[in-house]
Amino acid sequence: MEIKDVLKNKGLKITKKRIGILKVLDMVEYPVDVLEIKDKLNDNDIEINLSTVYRALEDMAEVGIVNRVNFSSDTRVFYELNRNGHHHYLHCLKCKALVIIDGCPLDDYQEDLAKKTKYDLTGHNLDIYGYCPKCQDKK
Amino acid sequence: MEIKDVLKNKGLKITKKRIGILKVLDMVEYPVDVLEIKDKLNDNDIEINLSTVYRALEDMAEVGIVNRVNFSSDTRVFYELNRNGHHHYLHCLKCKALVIIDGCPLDDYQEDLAKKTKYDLTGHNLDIYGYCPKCQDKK
DNA sequence: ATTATTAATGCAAACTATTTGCGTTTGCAT
DNA sequence: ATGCAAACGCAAATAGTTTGCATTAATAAT
Repeated sequence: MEIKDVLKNKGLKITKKRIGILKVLDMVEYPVDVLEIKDKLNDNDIEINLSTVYRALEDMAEVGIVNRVNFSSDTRVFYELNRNGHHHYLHCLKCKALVIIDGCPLDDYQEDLAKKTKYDLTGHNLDIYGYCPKCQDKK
Repeated sequence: MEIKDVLKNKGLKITKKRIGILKVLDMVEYPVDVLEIKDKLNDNDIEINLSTVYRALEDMAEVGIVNRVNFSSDTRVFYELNRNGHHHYLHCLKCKALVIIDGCPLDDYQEDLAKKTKYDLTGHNLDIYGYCPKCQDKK
């Protein structure tokens, strides 16, 4: 089973809760917030405490199994599985619909910037927002 | 006095507190968080309640006098004066130093994306992070 | 397989940033 | 000068997240 290997390779213990969290993230294709993960696990009869979800995600983010995702219009932290291939999202300010933008427009730019500024740039966060076709009228 | 005109033009009442907030934002060249604004006003003998700062900034952001700025590594909301010319920041994860990046690498990109996706894109939030030259060793 | 060690978890409480309701004050049009 | 709506202060509420500590479970060593 490969989910277990991912954890083991990173030196994290294999627990039902962590496997559950990773399965949730694997099933949905969009970034999920902490409470939603807990609820989805509860729905599948896996009891888990909120702080456990927080801690597990933080630990797994630290070793690169999952990614934190921020949206400027939302104070919550979201997580997604770190599938290879970095990308960003487009989100609708009204209905919250998300669209994955494939390919990152900033890869080369960030490299140039690192050279120019002498910064060691480790990443960036981009989120583009507006109104989806359906919500454009009813603003 | 032009600060007053800015408020008046947007239909907001001219108050000492709002003028004070705008002066603080005008003096510093980087985005400031709400508590820091309150403290800076207090230092200048302007007593102001935190919730007033929150409300004033929200109101002024709504009419475009100031901009909200988010950094993915910080849960607080920051504000900056809306000087014309949109830009982004580079920030150091260790010492929190900020560098303004002039020119936005996404202007054309966002427009293309809007056409492709039929979204009405109203803006984006970009923040690039890493370690400044001084902090690179002592990670 | 059993045991010892250490990480993971649950629970309650703390914390940080922000928002809200409401009574009072102030700016500004008349 | 007066009246009305907007702005403000204060206290309490809320949302999201973090922490301390006792208990439980996973893994390594025996």
